[in-house]
This record gives sequence, structure tokens and C-alpha cells, in this order.
Amino acid sequence: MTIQQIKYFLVLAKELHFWNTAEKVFISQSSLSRQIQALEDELQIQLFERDKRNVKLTNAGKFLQEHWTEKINEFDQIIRQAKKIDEGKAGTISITYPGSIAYEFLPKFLEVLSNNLPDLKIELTEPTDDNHEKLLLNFQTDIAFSRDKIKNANIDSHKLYSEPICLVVPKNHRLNKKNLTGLENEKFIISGLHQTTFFASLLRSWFSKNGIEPKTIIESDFGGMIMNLVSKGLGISILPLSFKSAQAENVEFIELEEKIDLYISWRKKELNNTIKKVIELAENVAEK
Amino acid sequence: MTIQQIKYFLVLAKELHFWNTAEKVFISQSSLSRQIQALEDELQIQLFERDKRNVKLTNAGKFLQEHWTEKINEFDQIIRQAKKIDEGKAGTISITYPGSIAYEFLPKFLEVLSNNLPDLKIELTEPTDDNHEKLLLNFQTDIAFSRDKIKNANIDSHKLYSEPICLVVPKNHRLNKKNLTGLENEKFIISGLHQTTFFASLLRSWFSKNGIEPKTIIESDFGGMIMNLVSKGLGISILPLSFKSAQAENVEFIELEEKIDLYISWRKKELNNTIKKVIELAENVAEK
DNA sequence: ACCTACTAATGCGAAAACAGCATTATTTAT
DNA sequence: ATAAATAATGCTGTTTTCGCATTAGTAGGT
Repeated sequence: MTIQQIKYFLVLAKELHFWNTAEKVFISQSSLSRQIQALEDELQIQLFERDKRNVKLTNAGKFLQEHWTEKINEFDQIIRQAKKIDEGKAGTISITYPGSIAYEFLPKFLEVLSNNLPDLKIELTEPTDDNHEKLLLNFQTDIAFSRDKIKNANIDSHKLYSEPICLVVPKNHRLNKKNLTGLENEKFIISGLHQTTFFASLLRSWFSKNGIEPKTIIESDFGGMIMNLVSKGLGISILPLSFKSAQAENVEFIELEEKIDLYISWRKKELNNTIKKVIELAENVAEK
Repeated sequence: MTIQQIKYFLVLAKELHFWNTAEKVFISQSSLSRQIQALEDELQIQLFERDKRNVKLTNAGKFLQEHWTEKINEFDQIIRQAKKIDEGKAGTISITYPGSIAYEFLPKFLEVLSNNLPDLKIELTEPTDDNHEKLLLNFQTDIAFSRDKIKNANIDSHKLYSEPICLVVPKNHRLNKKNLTGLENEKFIISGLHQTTFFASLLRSWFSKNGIEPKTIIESDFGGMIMNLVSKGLGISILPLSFKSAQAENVEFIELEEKIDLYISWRKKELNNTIKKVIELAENVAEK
């Protein structure tokens, strides 16, 4: 039984037509016909009911279609990951990160990476939801930066650093470090508080701790956009201090008591030495 | 890439010796050598480091060994299940059951089965722990009888019937339906109350409801054994009424208020029509 | 230093499997 | 009746695979 045969089967199970399928998978109709026969023969399972005119999945065929689709995907994912391990320092690693480190930590880190592992290719993605856990365990990502610690028996998660969160206001705003009164009357530009991200829940708790029901006029998850709107005087916001490095014009940062952490997480028992090296470098960068 | 090649790889990854492996998998050493080469070639991943004397897994090889072992198992399980669907009424289905239905419901049910589906082969197992859920979803069993309802989005679970639980005492014992005083002084022969099975937790709650701290002298999960010990006057027990059908000598059953249910569970979206038929028959038997 | 035992790779010829063309056989539509 | 559609099959040349015998590199013993 060949993986290829299974893939042929899956296409045929969708198409239910030998000629079209043969064309799609770049073999002749006769060859396809025989491959499927060989598969049925070897498994001793009838996969399709066919007369001279129609092709139809049997129940066993439907079952295999469903489960093989899933397994073949997992299979391919595993092979991709093995290839990464094999390629090592000349391979690719995938990193997910929260937007808030895009201005300070991440650029520094990427610079160090490119100095130390010049042939390594990096895939960066900013996930919209916070399911780093699944992404790591599925091998869809190799290293996850996140604002909260990932608690999972198969994942290691270390704190890299903490930083204050800040009120972000336009220059010469009436609010400053010594005078934070009347916050409840300000208009806020922040990410949707109903979201499940760690930062959103931190914001919720900060507002409730300070007895504020914020008037949110604009919702945005993109820090750059938020700073821009603040600079235009459309409202004020709350962001981690890192954003200050973006050096947005006409914006001031007022540090608050509250702190936010950055964690780095990876699969326990990681076999890819390059990934281990990358983690080490990230921790070096954070220490400085 | 052949499933067979992967299986060769997995054996070699354990043995780390081409000759021994070749013998184990019934091909020649040269053939094995070339199969592994072909696999490495196709994947473009080096699996083993070998000199003329030693064979050793690479990191990528270790990774694939771990993950392929798991996937290949799942693969085989899926094929077995597909075969069951294909074979239908002449195939095999797997049933798990609690010991307590072995005397009344199960024999009746099996009789009906053998009348209606004479060619069907049945695999019966009595699981020691209560993880019917996993067994069903892994395709290790097709139908699970259990004392509690299985709550899982991918499993259907229906109540078949309820029956009282009973005090089981030797004939002519001082206890009877009208006089249940002094239970706290009796010696009990019951299954370990620390266990996580549904019946054990039901017993725990019954004892605590009746303010009894039972003196347990013997623990046994096997109902037949328990009745035997009771008949010899070694103590009394509590069992579902079903056990009365075992017609153990010198034993009497005293019905209590408490009831216990029997559920039948199967995978939602089951494609095997024979399994569906079997479930139907089970429900018929229970109704009577 | 030399011999021996061990073990993975490889050359080779026979056998098996596979690919694709052309054809067949059956069904459906006109 | 005829034509179009479509899965299976006969056939032939090509590729792959198999196992035997051999080679080549390594470790250990003397």
C-alpha cells in the first residue's frame, strides 16, 4: 500500500470519476483504475461500487475517506517537521508572536538570529486567536511568544521579561504621570474587551480595578493603528511600553503600575537543535 | 513511499541492525538496505547515520520513529474498522460490558443477536476501568454497555433500563425486607470503594446516605465470586438485581430503594449498518 | 602489523510490477 | 439504431524490486 495510492483514492472519492481524477493526478485512466483495484485487493475492502457508468463510495469507502484525509494530513505535517530537523541550521523555523513585540523585542531578536544563524529561514506569523498550544503541538509553529504562560505537560514556557503597560495620550494632553484623575471621562481606543486574548483580559481587570467603565469609541487590535489614532486626538489608549519604540509622532506614554510579561514557549523534548539554539538566543536578547 | 517501507523503518529503528531486521521482516539484507535508501531518497531526509559497522538514528529519524509509530497504529486501527464495515453482517463487532449484566441481560441479548445475525462474530470484553469513551473513539470497541451515561459530543448514549440494587445475604439471615436494622455491624464483601467505577461511587454514596461505615472484609469485583462467598456465610454484599438470575444457591436478594441504570453507547455518525442493527436489537431486548 | 569476523552497500540477472495505448464492454441519451 | 460516455482489460515495453554473491570498510584479537 502506497501513500500515493491513498492520495489517489482520496481524490477519486471526491471526484467520483476516473477520467477526471486521472487527469488531476497526472496518470492515465487505466493506471488509476488498476491502482484503485490494487488498493482494494490489498485491503480486501471494496471501496467503490461501480458499474460501467457510475462510481459511488461504499460505506467502508466513506469511512476511509473521512479518516484517511485526517491521517494523511497529519502524516505530511510530521514529514515536514522531520525535514526541518534534518536541515538544521539551513532549514526553516516558524515563530508566532503578539503584535506588541513587533517594535522592540522582535527586531532586536531577529538581528541576533541573522548574525548567529545566517542561513536559517524564519517564518513569522501573528495569530489572531491565542491558541499557541495547539499550534505548537500540531507542529504548525516551533516557537511561540505570548503574553501569558502556556500550561501544558508537553510544552515548556519561560518568562523572558516584564514591562509596564502605559496610558497612551496625545502630546500635551491634560493627563500626565502625576495627574491621572478623570480617566472615566476619556474616550478609549482599545482592542475589543470581549476578546479572549490575555491582553484583553488584563485590560478588563485593570478597568474594573480602577472602577472605570471605559467609553470605547474605536476598537482595533493593531497597535500601530491605535497610536496613529491617538496622535490625531481621537482618544487615548493603553499599550505595553514596547510600543514607545515605534516612535510615533505626537504621542506620549505614561507608565502605569500594572505590568505585563512576555513568555517564550516550545515543545518539551524538542529534537531540533536549531530550535533549541534559537530559544537560547531569544533568552540572551531578553536578558540584556 | 510504502506503508511497508515505514514499517521496515520502524523495525530497523528499534534493532539498529540491518541483518537482524531483515530476518525479522522476512526480506534479504540487501533488499532492506535498498528500501531504506529509497525511503531516505524520497523524503530527502537522512534517517540513519551508518558506517560500515554501526547504525544510529539521526534526530530526524528519532522524531519520525516516535510519530510514525503512533500514526501507523492509528492507520491500522482505521483499516480494521473499515474492514468491519465492509464485511457487515458476516464481520465482527466488539462489545464491552459491566460484569453485572453477564447473568441476565447479556445472555438474552446474545441469543437474539445470534438469531437475527447468525453470521456475525462478537468480541466481548469486560474493561477493568471505565474509559468506554476512549475505547469507542479509538475504534477499540463498537458498542459499550455501561452503568452511567457517556457524555461526549461524538457519542450517543441511551438508557436501556433501570433495576434496583439489592442486599445479598445468605438464606435465613436475620435481615429481611422489613428489618434492615443493624446494617453497620455486618461484614461486607464488595468491590473496592476507592475505585472510580460508577458502581463503586454509587455504593459510596449509598453507605454515606445511610450513615454506615462498612466493615469490608473482602474486596472483589467479580459478582460470581461475591455470591459464592455470601452463600458460605462470610458476609453480605450489595449487587444489582440482575445477579439474582445467576440462581446462586443459598443466597437471598433484598431489594433496596436505590436504582441503577444500564446505558448503551456508540459512536455518533456510525457508518456500519450492522452496528446500527445490533443497537436496535439491544433496545428491543431491553424493552421487553 | 596482520588476520579475522562483522556488517552495510553494491553489481547483476531474473522476476515482478507498472505505465500507458488501444480496445472492449456496457450503459445512457438521442 | 446510433452515438457518447466511461470503467475495465489485453498487451507491450519500461521500471522497479528481489535475492545472491561479492565488495569494502571497521573493530578487535594476536
